Amino acid sequence: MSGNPALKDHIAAGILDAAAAVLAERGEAASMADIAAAAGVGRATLYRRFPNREALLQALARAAVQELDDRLAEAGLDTAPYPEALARLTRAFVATGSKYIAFMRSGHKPIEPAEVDRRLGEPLRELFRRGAADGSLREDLPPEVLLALFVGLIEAALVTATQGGLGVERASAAAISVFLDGTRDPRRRNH
Amino acid sequence: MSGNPALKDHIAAGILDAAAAVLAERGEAASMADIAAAAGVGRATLYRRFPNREALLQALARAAVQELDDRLAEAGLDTAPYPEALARLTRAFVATGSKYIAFMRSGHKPIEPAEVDRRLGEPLRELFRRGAADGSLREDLPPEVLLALFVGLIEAALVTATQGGLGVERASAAAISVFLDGTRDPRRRNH
DNA sequence: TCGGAGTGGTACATTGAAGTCCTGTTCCGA
DNA sequence: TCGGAACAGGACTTCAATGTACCACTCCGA
Repeated sequence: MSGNPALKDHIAAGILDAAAAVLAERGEAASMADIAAAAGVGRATLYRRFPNREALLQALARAAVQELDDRLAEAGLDTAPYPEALARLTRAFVATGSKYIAFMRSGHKPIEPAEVDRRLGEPLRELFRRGAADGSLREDLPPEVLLALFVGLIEAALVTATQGGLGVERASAAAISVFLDGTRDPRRRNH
Repeated sequence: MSGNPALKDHIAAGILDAAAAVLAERGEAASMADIAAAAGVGRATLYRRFPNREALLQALARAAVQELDDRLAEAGLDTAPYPEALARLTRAFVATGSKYIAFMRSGHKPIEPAEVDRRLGEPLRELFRRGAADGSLREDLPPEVLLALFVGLIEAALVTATQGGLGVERASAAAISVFLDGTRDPRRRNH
Protein backbone atom coordinates (compact mmCIF):
# COMPACT_ATOMS: atom_id res chain seq x y z
CA MET A 1 0.00 0.00 0.00
CA SER A 2 1.10 3.53 -0.62
CA GLY A 3 2.09 5.80 2.20
CA ASN A 4 -0.83 8.05 1.43
CA PRO A 5 -1.76 9.45 4.83
CA ALA A 6 -5.25 10.44 3.71
CA LEU A 7 -5.91 6.85 2.75
CA LYS A 8 -4.64 5.67 6.11
CA ASP A 9 -6.98 8.09 7.82
CA HIS A 10 -9.80 6.79 5.70
CA ILE A 11 -9.05 3.21 6.68
CA ALA A 12 -8.85 4.19 10.33
CA ALA A 13 -12.19 5.95 9.97
CA GLY A 14 -13.72 2.80 8.53
CA ILE A 15 -12.45 0.82 11.49
CA LEU A 16 -13.92 3.38 13.85
CA ASP A 17 -17.30 3.17 12.12
CA ALA A 18 -17.36 -0.60 12.52
CA ALA A 19 -16.18 -0.30 16.11
CA ALA A 20 -18.97 2.18 16.81
CA ALA A 21 -21.57 -0.22 15.49
CA VAL A 22 -20.45 -3.19 17.56
CA LEU A 23 -19.80 -1.13 20.70
CA ALA A 24 -23.20 0.52 20.37
CA GLU A 25 -24.83 -2.86 20.21
CA ARG A 26 -22.90 -4.88 22.75
CA GLY A 27 -21.39 -2.15 24.90
CA GLU A 28 -18.08 -2.52 26.67
CA ALA A 29 -18.43 -6.30 26.50
CA ALA A 30 -17.24 -6.27 22.89
CA SER A 31 -13.66 -7.52 22.63
CA MET A 32 -10.92 -6.29 20.33
CA ALA A 33 -11.36 -9.51 18.34
CA ASP A 34 -15.06 -8.71 17.88
CA ILE A 35 -14.23 -5.23 16.68
CA ALA A 36 -11.57 -6.45 14.27
CA ALA A 37 -13.97 -9.01 12.83
CA ALA A 38 -16.72 -6.40 12.45
CA ALA A 39 -14.28 -4.12 10.64
CA GLY A 40 -13.27 -6.95 8.33
CA VAL A 41 -9.68 -6.60 9.43
CA GLY A 42 -7.14 -8.78 11.21
CA ARG A 43 -6.59 -8.37 14.92
CA ALA A 44 -2.93 -7.54 14.25
CA THR A 45 -3.94 -4.75 11.89
CA LEU A 46 -6.29 -3.34 14.49
CA TYR A 47 -3.41 -3.15 16.97
CA ARG A 48 -1.25 -1.59 14.28
CA ARG A 49 -3.71 1.33 13.98
CA PHE A 50 -4.53 1.66 17.66
CA PRO A 51 -1.81 0.55 20.09
CA ASN A 52 -4.30 -0.63 22.69
CA ARG A 53 -7.95 -0.80 23.56
CA GLU A 54 -8.00 2.47 25.44
CA ALA A 55 -6.50 4.31 22.47
CA LEU A 56 -9.23 2.93 20.23
CA LEU A 57 -12.00 3.91 22.63
CA GLN A 58 -10.55 7.37 22.99
CA ALA A 59 -10.19 7.81 19.23
CA LEU A 60 -13.78 6.69 18.81
CA ALA A 61 -15.02 9.11 21.45
CA ARG A 62 -13.02 11.94 19.89
CA ALA A 63 -14.42 11.10 16.47
CA ALA A 64 -17.95 11.16 17.85
CA VAL A 65 -17.52 14.50 19.57
CA GLN A 66 -15.70 15.95 16.56
CA GLU A 67 -18.36 14.83 14.12
CA LEU A 68 -21.09 16.25 16.30
CA ASP A 69 -19.13 19.45 16.80
CA ASP A 70 -18.78 19.82 13.04
CA ARG A 71 -22.48 19.24 12.49
CA LEU A 72 -23.33 21.86 15.10
CA ALA A 73 -20.91 24.34 13.56
CA GLU A 74 -22.44 24.06 10.10
CA ALA A 75 -25.99 24.10 11.46
CA GLY A 76 -25.88 27.87 11.94
CA LEU A 77 -27.57 27.62 15.30
CA ASP A 78 -27.19 31.29 16.15
CA THR A 79 -28.78 32.52 12.94
CA ALA A 80 -32.00 30.54 13.38
CA PRO A 81 -34.81 31.24 15.84
CA TYR A 82 -34.85 29.10 18.96
CA PRO A 83 -37.27 26.36 17.85
CA GLU A 84 -35.58 25.87 14.50
CA ALA A 85 -32.13 25.93 16.10
CA LEU A 86 -33.20 23.30 18.61
CA ALA A 87 -34.53 21.16 15.78
CA ARG A 88 -31.24 21.38 13.90
CA LEU A 89 -29.27 20.54 17.02
CA THR A 90 -31.44 17.50 17.66
CA ARG A 91 -31.04 16.23 14.13
CA ALA A 92 -27.28 16.69 14.45
CA PHE A 93 -27.21 14.50 17.56
CA VAL A 94 -29.46 11.83 16.12
CA ALA A 95 -27.64 11.77 12.79
CA THR A 96 -24.37 10.93 14.54
CA GLY A 97 -25.93 7.55 15.25
CA SER A 98 -23.93 4.59 16.45
CA LYS A 99 -20.88 6.70 17.07
CA TYR A 100 -22.69 8.76 19.66
CA ILE A 101 -24.46 5.72 21.11
CA ALA A 102 -21.11 4.00 21.65
CA PHE A 103 -19.75 7.14 23.29
CA MET A 104 -22.84 7.45 25.46
CA ARG A 105 -22.76 3.79 26.52
CA SER A 106 -19.11 4.14 27.49
CA GLY A 107 -20.27 6.60 30.16
CA HIS A 108 -18.33 9.41 28.39
CA LYS A 109 -15.25 7.92 30.02
CA PRO A 110 -12.56 8.34 27.36
CA ILE A 111 -12.85 12.15 27.28
CA GLU A 112 -12.60 14.71 30.05
CA PRO A 113 -16.05 15.81 31.19
CA ALA A 114 -15.03 19.47 30.96
CA GLU A 115 -14.30 19.16 27.25
CA VAL A 116 -17.55 17.33 26.55
CA ASP A 117 -19.45 19.98 28.45
CA ARG A 118 -17.73 22.79 26.60
CA ARG A 119 -18.29 21.36 23.14
CA LEU A 120 -21.71 19.73 23.53
CA GLY A 121 -23.34 20.98 26.73
CA GLU A 122 -22.58 24.64 26.28
CA PRO A 123 -24.27 25.10 22.88
CA LEU A 124 -27.36 23.50 24.38
CA ARG A 125 -27.35 25.77 27.41
CA GLU A 126 -26.84 28.79 25.17
CA LEU A 127 -29.90 27.73 23.20
CA PHE A 128 -31.89 27.38 26.39
CA ARG A 129 -30.87 30.87 27.47
CA ARG A 130 -32.14 32.25 24.18
CA GLY A 131 -35.37 30.32 24.44
CA ALA A 132 -35.93 31.65 27.95
CA ALA A 133 -35.07 35.19 26.92
CA ASP A 134 -37.56 35.31 24.05
CA GLY A 135 -40.27 33.68 26.13
CA SER A 136 -40.38 30.38 24.27
CA LEU A 137 -39.06 28.27 27.14
CA ARG A 138 -40.60 27.80 30.54
CA GLU A 139 -38.42 29.02 33.39
CA ASP A 140 -39.86 27.09 36.28
CA LEU A 141 -37.40 24.24 35.76
CA PRO A 142 -33.67 24.66 36.46
CA PRO A 143 -31.47 24.61 33.33
CA GLU A 144 -29.63 21.47 34.46
CA VAL A 145 -32.92 19.62 34.76
CA LEU A 146 -34.02 20.81 31.34
CA LEU A 147 -30.67 19.70 29.97
CA ALA A 148 -30.92 16.26 31.55
CA LEU A 149 -34.45 15.70 30.28
CA PHE A 150 -33.59 16.90 26.80
CA VAL A 151 -30.58 14.62 26.62
CA GLY A 152 -32.79 11.76 27.76
CA LEU A 153 -35.21 12.48 24.92
CA ILE A 154 -32.38 12.77 22.42
CA GLU A 155 -30.82 9.50 23.45
CA ALA A 156 -34.16 7.73 23.24
CA ALA A 157 -34.69 9.17 19.77
CA LEU A 158 -31.16 8.14 18.82
CA VAL A 159 -31.71 4.54 19.78
CA THR A 160 -35.14 4.48 18.16
CA ALA A 161 -33.77 5.92 14.95
CA THR A 162 -30.65 3.77 14.76
CA GLN A 163 -31.75 0.44 16.17
CA GLY A 164 -35.53 0.72 16.05
CA GLY A 165 -35.87 1.19 12.34
CA LEU A 166 -37.43 4.64 12.53
CA GLY A 167 -35.41 7.12 10.50
CA VAL A 168 -33.37 10.05 11.74
CA GLU A 169 -35.94 12.55 10.56
CA ARG A 170 -39.01 11.04 12.17
CA ALA A 171 -37.30 10.15 15.45
CA SER A 172 -35.84 13.65 15.70
CA ALA A 173 -39.15 15.27 14.86
CA ALA A 174 -40.93 13.33 17.59
CA ALA A 175 -38.36 14.25 20.26
CA ILE A 176 -38.31 17.91 19.21
CA SER A 177 -42.07 18.16 19.17
CA VAL A 178 -42.45 16.63 22.62
CA PHE A 179 -39.72 18.78 24.10
CA LEU A 180 -40.91 22.05 22.55
CA ASP A 181 -44.52 21.51 23.54
CA GLY A 182 -43.51 20.16 26.92
CA THR A 183 -41.29 23.10 27.80
CA ARG A 184 -43.19 25.98 26.24
CA ASP A 185 -43.67 28.98 28.48
CA PRO A 186 -47.23 28.49 29.88
CA ARG A 187 -48.02 32.16 29.29
CA ARG A 188 -47.51 31.63 25.57
CA ARG A 189 -49.36 28.45 24.93
CA ASN A 190 -51.01 29.68 21.75
CA HIS A 191 -49.25 26.96 19.73
CA MET B 1 -26.14 -17.46 62.80
CA SER B 2 -29.61 -18.91 63.04
CA GLY B 3 -31.19 -20.72 60.16
CA ASN B 4 -33.88 -18.10 60.02
CA PRO B 5 -34.72 -17.96 56.33
CA ALA B 6 -36.30 -14.53 56.61
CA LEU B 7 -33.05 -13.19 58.01
CA LYS B 8 -31.11 -14.80 55.19
CA ASP B 9 -33.39 -13.14 52.69
CA HIS B 10 -32.85 -9.86 54.44
CA ILE B 11 -29.09 -10.25 54.24
CA ALA B 12 -29.33 -11.18 50.57
CA ALA B 13 -31.49 -8.10 50.01
CA GLY B 14 -28.84 -5.95 51.67
CA ILE B 15 -26.21 -7.39 49.37
CA LEU B 16 -28.42 -6.68 46.36
CA ASP B 17 -28.90 -3.08 47.46
CA ALA B 18 -25.16 -2.58 47.69
CA ALA B 19 -24.65 -4.35 44.38
CA ALA B 20 -27.24 -2.09 42.78
CA ALA B 21 -25.42 1.00 44.00
CA VAL B 22 -22.02 -0.01 42.69
CA LEU B 23 -23.36 -1.44 39.43
CA ALA B 24 -25.41 1.70 38.83
CA GLU B 25 -22.31 3.78 39.26
CA ARG B 26 -19.64 1.75 37.50
CA GLY B 27 -21.73 -0.43 35.24
CA GLU B 28 -20.68 -3.91 34.20
CA ALA B 29 -17.07 -3.01 34.94
CA ALA B 30 -17.65 -3.60 38.65
CA SER B 31 -16.08 -6.88 39.75
CA MET B 32 -17.42 -9.35 42.28
CA ALA B 33 -14.71 -8.14 44.66
CA ASP B 34 -15.98 -4.57 44.28
CA ILE B 35 -19.52 -5.68 45.02
CA ALA B 36 -18.49 -7.72 48.04
CA ALA B 37 -16.52 -4.79 49.41
CA ALA B 38 -19.42 -2.40 48.84
CA ALA B 39 -21.73 -4.79 50.66
CA GLY B 40 -19.28 -5.03 53.56
CA VAL B 41 -19.05 -8.77 53.06
CA GLY B 42 -16.32 -11.24 52.18
CA ARG B 43 -15.96 -12.42 48.65
CA ALA B 44 -16.54 -16.00 49.78
CA THR B 45 -19.79 -14.98 51.44
CA LEU B 46 -20.94 -13.32 48.27
CA TYR B 47 -20.38 -16.56 46.38
CA ARG B 48 -22.23 -18.43 49.14
CA ARG B 49 -25.36 -16.36 48.47
CA PHE B 50 -25.05 -16.23 44.68
CA PRO B 51 -23.24 -19.13 43.03
CA ASN B 52 -21.84 -16.95 40.25
CA ARG B 53 -21.90 -13.50 38.78
CA GLU B 54 -24.72 -14.22 36.39
CA ALA B 55 -26.92 -15.45 39.23
CA LEU B 56 -26.29 -12.24 41.14
CA LEU B 57 -27.08 -10.06 38.13
CA GLN B 58 -30.23 -12.01 37.48
CA ALA B 59 -31.34 -11.82 41.11
CA LEU B 60 -30.72 -8.08 41.03
CA ALA B 61 -32.70 -7.65 37.84
CA ARG B 62 -35.56 -9.73 39.25
CA ALA B 63 -35.55 -7.70 42.44
CA ALA B 64 -35.71 -4.47 40.44
CA VAL B 65 -38.60 -5.65 38.29
CA GLN B 66 -40.40 -7.13 41.28
CA GLU B 67 -40.06 -3.97 43.33
CA LEU B 68 -41.31 -1.87 40.46
CA ASP B 69 -44.12 -4.31 39.82
CA ASP B 70 -45.17 -4.08 43.47
CA ARG B 71 -45.12 -0.31 43.38
CA LEU B 72 -47.25 -0.27 40.26
CA ALA B 73 -49.71 -2.73 41.80
CA GLU B 74 -50.25 -0.62 44.88
CA ALA B 75 -50.41 2.62 42.90
CA GLY B 76 -53.98 1.90 41.81
CA LEU B 77 -53.28 3.01 38.28
CA ASP B 78 -56.67 1.99 36.91
CA THR B 79 -58.65 3.92 39.51
CA ALA B 80 -56.98 7.27 38.81
CA PRO B 81 -57.49 9.50 35.76
CA TYR B 82 -54.80 9.32 33.09
CA PRO B 83 -52.57 12.23 34.15
CA GLU B 84 -52.58 11.22 37.80
CA ALA B 85 -51.97 7.58 36.92
CA LEU B 86 -49.03 8.56 34.74
CA ALA B 87 -47.63 10.63 37.59
CA ARG B 88 -47.87 7.70 39.99
CA LEU B 89 -46.23 5.38 37.50
CA THR B 90 -43.38 7.81 36.98
CA ARG B 91 -42.78 8.19 40.70
CA ALA B 92 -42.76 4.40 41.02
CA PHE B 93 -40.01 4.13 38.41
CA VAL B 94 -37.93 6.93 39.81
CA ALA B 95 -38.31 5.72 43.40
CA THR B 96 -36.82 2.36 42.47
CA GLY B 97 -33.54 4.23 42.08
CA SER B 98 -30.21 2.50 41.79
CA LYS B 99 -31.82 -0.88 41.40
CA TYR B 100 -33.53 0.17 38.21
CA ILE B 101 -30.46 2.07 36.99
CA ALA B 102 -28.33 -1.04 37.40
CA PHE B 103 -30.95 -3.06 35.52
CA MET B 104 -31.17 -0.46 32.79
CA ARG B 105 -27.38 -0.19 32.42
CA SER B 106 -27.12 -3.96 32.08
CA GLY B 107 -29.13 -3.61 28.88
CA HIS B 108 -32.02 -5.60 30.45
CA LYS B 109 -29.93 -8.66 29.70
CA PRO B 110 -30.56 -10.91 32.71
CA ILE B 111 -34.32 -11.16 32.10
CA GLU B 112 -36.25 -12.20 29.03
CA PRO B 113 -37.50 -9.18 27.08
CA ALA B 114 -40.99 -10.65 26.89
CA GLU B 115 -41.31 -10.70 30.67
CA VAL B 116 -40.02 -7.16 31.04
CA ASP B 117 -42.45 -6.02 28.39
CA ARG B 118 -45.36 -7.78 30.03
CA ARG B 119 -44.70 -6.44 33.53
CA LEU B 120 -43.39 -2.95 32.77
CA GLY B 121 -44.17 -2.09 29.17
CA GLU B 122 -47.75 -3.27 29.13
CA PRO B 123 -49.02 -1.10 32.02
CA LEU B 124 -47.51 1.87 30.24
CA ARG B 125 -49.15 1.05 26.93
CA GLU B 126 -52.45 0.50 28.68
CA LEU B 127 -52.12 3.95 30.18
CA PHE B 128 -51.38 5.43 26.78
CA ARG B 129 -54.47 3.76 25.33
CA ARG B 130 -56.59 5.35 28.03
CA GLY B 131 -55.00 8.73 27.48
CA ALA B 132 -55.65 8.52 23.77
CA ALA B 133 -59.24 7.36 24.33
CA ASP B 134 -60.15 10.26 26.60
CA GLY B 135 -58.44 12.77 24.34
CA SER B 136 -55.57 13.65 26.69
CA LEU B 137 -52.85 12.18 24.52
CA ARG B 138 -51.88 13.12 21.01
CA GLU B 139 -52.31 10.36 18.47
CA ASP B 140 -50.00 11.54 15.73
CA LEU B 141 -47.07 9.61 17.21
CA PRO B 142 -46.95 5.80 17.19
CA PRO B 143 -47.29 4.21 20.63
CA GLU B 144 -43.82 2.64 20.43
CA VAL B 145 -42.29 6.05 19.82
CA LEU B 146 -44.24 7.55 22.72
CA LEU B 147 -43.07 4.66 24.86
CA ALA B 148 -39.43 5.11 23.89
CA LEU B 149 -39.50 8.86 24.52
CA PHE B 150 -41.26 8.45 27.85
CA VAL B 151 -38.75 5.86 28.99
CA GLY B 152 -35.97 8.22 27.95
CA LEU B 153 -37.47 10.96 30.11
CA ILE B 154 -37.94 8.58 33.03
CA GLU B 155 -34.39 7.34 32.87
CA ALA B 156 -33.06 10.87 32.74
CA ALA B 157 -35.18 11.77 35.75
CA LEU B 158 -34.00 8.64 37.52
CA VAL B 159 -30.35 9.51 37.10
CA THR B 160 -30.94 13.15 38.01
CA ALA B 161 -32.84 12.15 41.13
CA THR B 162 -30.46 9.44 42.29
CA GLN B 163 -27.06 10.73 41.28
CA GLY B 164 -27.74 14.39 40.62
CA GLY B 165 -28.96 15.31 44.06
CA LEU B 166 -32.45 16.30 42.98
CA GLY B 167 -35.04 14.33 44.94
CA VAL B 168 -37.45 11.74 43.61
CA GLU B 169 -40.40 14.10 43.83
CA ARG B 170 -38.94 17.02 41.94
CA ALA B 171 -37.24 14.92 39.26
CA SER B 172 -40.45 12.98 38.70
CA ALA B 173 -42.55 16.14 38.60
CA ALA B 174 -40.31 17.66 35.95
CA ALA B 175 -40.44 14.58 33.72
CA ILE B 176 -44.20 14.20 34.11
CA SER B 177 -44.84 17.85 33.38
CA VAL B 178 -42.71 17.84 30.24
CA PHE B 179 -44.25 14.63 28.97
CA LEU B 180 -47.87 15.60 29.67
CA ASP B 181 -47.51 19.03 28.11
CA GLY B 182 -45.43 17.65 25.27
CA THR B 183 -47.90 14.94 24.34
CA ARG B 184 -51.22 16.63 24.98
CA ASP B 185 -53.77 16.30 22.20
CA PRO B 186 -53.39 19.60 20.25
CA ARG B 187 -57.18 19.94 20.03
CA ARG B 188 -57.34 20.16 23.80
CA ARG B 189 -54.54 22.52 24.61
CA ASN B 190 -56.59 24.50 27.14
CA HIS B 191 -54.06 23.75 29.88
C1' DT C 1 10.30 -8.32 -12.37
C1' DC C 2 11.76 -7.03 -7.99
C1' DG C 3 11.70 -4.82 -3.33
C1' DG C 4 9.20 -3.18 0.40
C1' DA C 5 5.33 -1.84 2.94
C1' DG C 6 1.04 -3.45 4.67
C1' DT C 7 -1.74 -7.32 5.77
C1' DG C 8 -3.87 -11.66 7.87
C1' DG C 9 -3.17 -15.49 10.72
C1' DT C 10 -1.35 -17.54 14.52
C1' DA C 11 1.43 -18.69 18.46
C1' DC C 12 2.80 -16.83 22.68
C1' DA C 13 3.30 -14.41 27.29
C1' DT C 14 0.71 -11.53 30.55
C1' DT C 15 -2.90 -9.93 33.13
C1' DG C 16 -7.03 -9.67 35.78
C1' DA C 17 -11.31 -11.44 37.09
C1' DA C 18 -14.12 -15.62 38.05
C1' DG C 19 -14.80 -19.32 40.75
C1' DT C 20 -13.06 -23.01 44.32
C1' DC C 21 -11.25 -24.34 48.50
C1' DC C 22 -9.28 -24.10 53.01
C1' DT C 23 -8.15 -22.03 57.62
C1' DG C 24 -8.93 -19.61 61.65
C1' DT C 25 -12.48 -16.83 63.99
C1' DT C 26 -16.85 -15.20 65.73
C1' DC C 27 -21.18 -15.63 67.43
C1' DC C 28 -25.54 -17.72 68.49
C1' DG C 29 -28.34 -21.31 70.63
C1' DA C 30 -28.51 -25.25 73.58
C1' DT D 1 -19.53 -23.61 78.36
C1' DC D 2 -19.62 -26.06 74.23
C1' DG D 3 -20.70 -27.29 69.32
C1' DG D 4 -21.87 -25.89 64.93
C1' DA D 5 -22.97 -22.70 61.39
C1' DA D 6 -21.70 -18.76 59.04
C1' DC D 7 -18.18 -15.55 58.58
C1' DA D 8 -13.60 -12.95 56.59
C1' DG D 9 -9.56 -13.54 54.42
C1' DG D 10 -6.51 -15.48 51.41
C1' DA D 11 -4.25 -19.10 48.40
C1' DC D 12 -5.19 -21.38 44.42
C1' DT D 13 -6.79 -22.78 39.56
C1' DT D 14 -9.03 -21.63 35.35
C1' DC D 15 -10.09 -18.87 31.66
C1' DA D 16 -10.74 -15.25 28.50
C1' DA D 17 -9.03 -11.09 26.70
C1' DT D 18 -5.12 -8.08 26.09
C1' DG D 19 -0.96 -7.08 23.98
C1' DT D 20 3.49 -8.85 21.46
C1' DA D 21 6.09 -11.24 18.01
C1' DC D 22 6.71 -13.57 14.00
C1' DC D 23 5.88 -15.50 9.29
C1' DA D 24 4.07 -16.04 4.80
C1' DC D 25 1.39 -13.59 1.42
C1' DT D 26 -0.29 -9.79 -1.55
C1' DC D 27 -0.14 -5.75 -3.92
C1' DC D 28 1.74 -1.46 -5.53
C1' DG D 29 5.34 1.35 -7.52
C1' DA D 30 9.84 1.63 -9.66
